[in-house]
Amino acid sequence: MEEGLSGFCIKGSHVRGNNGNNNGGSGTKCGRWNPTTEQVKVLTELFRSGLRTPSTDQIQKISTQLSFYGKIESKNVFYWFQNHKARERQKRRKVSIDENDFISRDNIFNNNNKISSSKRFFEVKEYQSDQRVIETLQLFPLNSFDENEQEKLRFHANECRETSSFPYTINNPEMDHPPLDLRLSSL
Amino acid sequence: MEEGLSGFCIKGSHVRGNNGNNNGGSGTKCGRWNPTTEQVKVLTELFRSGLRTPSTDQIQKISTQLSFYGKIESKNVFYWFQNHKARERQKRRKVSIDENDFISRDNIFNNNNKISSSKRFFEVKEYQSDQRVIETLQLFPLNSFDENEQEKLRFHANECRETSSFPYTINNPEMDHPPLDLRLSSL
DNA sequence: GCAAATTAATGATTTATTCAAG
DNA sequence: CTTGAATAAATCATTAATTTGC
Repeated sequence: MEEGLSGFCIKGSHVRGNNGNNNGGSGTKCGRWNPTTEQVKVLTELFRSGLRTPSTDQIQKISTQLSFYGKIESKNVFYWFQNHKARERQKRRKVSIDENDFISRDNIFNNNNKISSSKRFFEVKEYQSDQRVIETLQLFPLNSFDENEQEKLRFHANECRETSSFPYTINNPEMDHPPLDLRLSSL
Repeated sequence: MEEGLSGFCIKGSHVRGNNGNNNGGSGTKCGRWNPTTEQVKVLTELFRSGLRTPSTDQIQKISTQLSFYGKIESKNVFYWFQNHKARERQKRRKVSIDENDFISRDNIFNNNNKISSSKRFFEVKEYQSDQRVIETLQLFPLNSFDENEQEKLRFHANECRETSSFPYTINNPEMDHPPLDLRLSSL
């Protein structure tokens, strides 16, 4: 998919002139943006101040100002924030060994008692609210459910399947679904 | 706080149903549903497949099948979808509108901080040569172009040439410290 | 000390989502 | 149902660090 790269900068010419901290030495390698320490410093500061996804205008301004420290383009600013944001998140996930993603996703369970009208069928029997238990994280490999699990799932899905005729009952606005044949592997 | 090492289910009493499959193994938190990774995976997959508001029947089937992976009730499935749907939407909104907390602090923006950058300006992809079309997108959705396009925000445009319209050695020995004001409030 | 070789960072692209408008 | 907007995740690719043999 490199078609669009037609007019592309010829590689080579690694001038590495970028010692110290400025890049504008006029060496000008066209390879890719190489931020100066000042630029990085400012960008980092902005990020720390809360900026995450700067608007076009902001990018423009930032770029313009940072250009004082050396060559830079708006796209560089855009990419910098994208990457930085993503990598910070990634880093943080790493630290927590993650797997907490789904946990946090359901923390709000208590707050949502607004299911008032949605009482549907399952009477909320003693629903011990709160009692947030931050269990230590899983200890098994993160990707433990690649195929094995899917196999397993299929296996049991089959078992359960016959008991279900799955009548599309009312209240089914978006029933463009397979009969809940939870076998993802068959999708 | 948790750690009632001596099995402590506050209310419920059901012992962690999380059978051997996983989920912390010793979870035993009876407080609330703690989905196993397999459960989350399946639910997410269903969601991704388009399911948003499962019907009662669907919920039951899902619940039944997922119970293989651990304790789960229909209400959990119901809530999961409700929450997941809401949070996805919320996330989308958040990001779209801004996602940055700085707005709340300083909304000294010129005009719009909502545009969130429409086309993000550089999407420039030019296919040179014969049949290829030069798909140059707009560079700036908004007016403003005081300075000529020194930057122009062309994507791959920056030829390898010395694009440094900025030698850095600006004739201004005194200007060691450019008057940059990159505080968010000034963007 | 110095480059070639190797590794770690991180800039730049591509891909896959989600929601919502048409 | 289809398509557009707008990312975030995943990935690719190049540059800077560093290691290593002389």
